[in-house]
Amino acid sequence: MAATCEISNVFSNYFSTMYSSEDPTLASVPPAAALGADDLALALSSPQMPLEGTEKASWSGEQPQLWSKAQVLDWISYQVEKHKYDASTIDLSRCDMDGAALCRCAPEELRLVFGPLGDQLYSQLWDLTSSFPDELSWIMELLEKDSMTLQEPLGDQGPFGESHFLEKSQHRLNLPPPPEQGSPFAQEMLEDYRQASPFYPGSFGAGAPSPGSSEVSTTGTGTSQSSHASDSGGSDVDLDAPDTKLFSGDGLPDCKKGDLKHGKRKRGRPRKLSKESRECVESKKNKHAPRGTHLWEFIRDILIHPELNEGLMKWENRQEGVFKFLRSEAVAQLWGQKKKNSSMTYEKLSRAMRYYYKREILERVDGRRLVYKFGKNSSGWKEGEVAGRRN
DNA sequence: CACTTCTTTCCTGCTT
DNA sequence: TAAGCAGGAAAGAAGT
Repeated sequence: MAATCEISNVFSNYFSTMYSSEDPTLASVPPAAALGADDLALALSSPQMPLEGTEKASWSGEQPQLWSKAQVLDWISYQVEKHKYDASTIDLSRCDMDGAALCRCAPEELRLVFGPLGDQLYSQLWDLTSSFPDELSWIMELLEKDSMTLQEPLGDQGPFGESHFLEKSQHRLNLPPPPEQGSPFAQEMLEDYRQASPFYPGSFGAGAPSPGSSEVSTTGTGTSQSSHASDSGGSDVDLDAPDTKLFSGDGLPDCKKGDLKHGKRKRGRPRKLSKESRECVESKKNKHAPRGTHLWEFIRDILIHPELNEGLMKWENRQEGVFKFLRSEAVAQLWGQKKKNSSMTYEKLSRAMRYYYKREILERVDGRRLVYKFGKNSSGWKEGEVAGRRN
């Protein structure tokens, strides 16, 4: 049970932070043009000061790991200017890297390229990466690495005591943290999570759905928790509450189960929000939020961390990729949280799973309830592959 | 903007 | 009888 709560919290945290609001103004920043190596010197010699005034840098608001070369350059330029560093001492030929490459740099490497500025860069980079939630796999990997600390009693702080969470963030560069304290962004993430997660202690009252119970809210109940789980895409968590509340009156044009004036409801997915509402919401969000993991990847990621998913799913035959849902509704709820859909149920999730048969991502396992098998078009679940992914 | 992909939602009928 | 499965149909959301 404890382990089950933990995994739920882990996922909740991930899901909540993954979609945590980002500064919408960032989206308006024009993408940095692709720069060639020849442009490096120019860029460094005439750096912009992106954080002045209302202007935002091309790199701000994006995960450092996802920065393009140009964004990396922008960021370096900014740091050079900020620290009044003599750019002429920088080995420009070694600045030609994207965010992922930058993040892989050890402090020594940065020092080698940027001299004394390297430490500053490393520190700043760490702060930036700490502020962004990443993919499930990342969290899961970290959790696995830190499984010893995860197995500690939850205590009063919950599964992610703040310091613990921040410690995990520090691993993102596979490097030790800089001497300073944790990122303030991470603190915000934690706050978001606290307010948002139904699994976070205290977030919900006595009626909070326990991941250990099957008392999960579904479409039909219509009496979901504190937030109005208004629609298929309604915000189960409260991250978007200020937005959705704006439209709680008449902004939800479509019907749900209870809205059957003439007997049967129309087929298909109900409309989420009116166009106006959606535009209003989108104006507050990133225009192109990443699509994120697919359902089968989500399932796979739970499965490949057996020590963490205890109670949710289990392998029936790891070699053949056969697995079973142990607490189907809890998994569905987690999936729903990831998709910000409080009305997700196992029934719906399983429909999506069945579509994978056609694409051979899953294979049928006849005669066994809640049992599925990975197909030839799935990947990343075999022991060899998992080991590879972790190295 | 049309198209595609990946779901999401609902449904009917069947099986366990 | 309930829960789960199978798969059609239609639609939403986001990417191309």
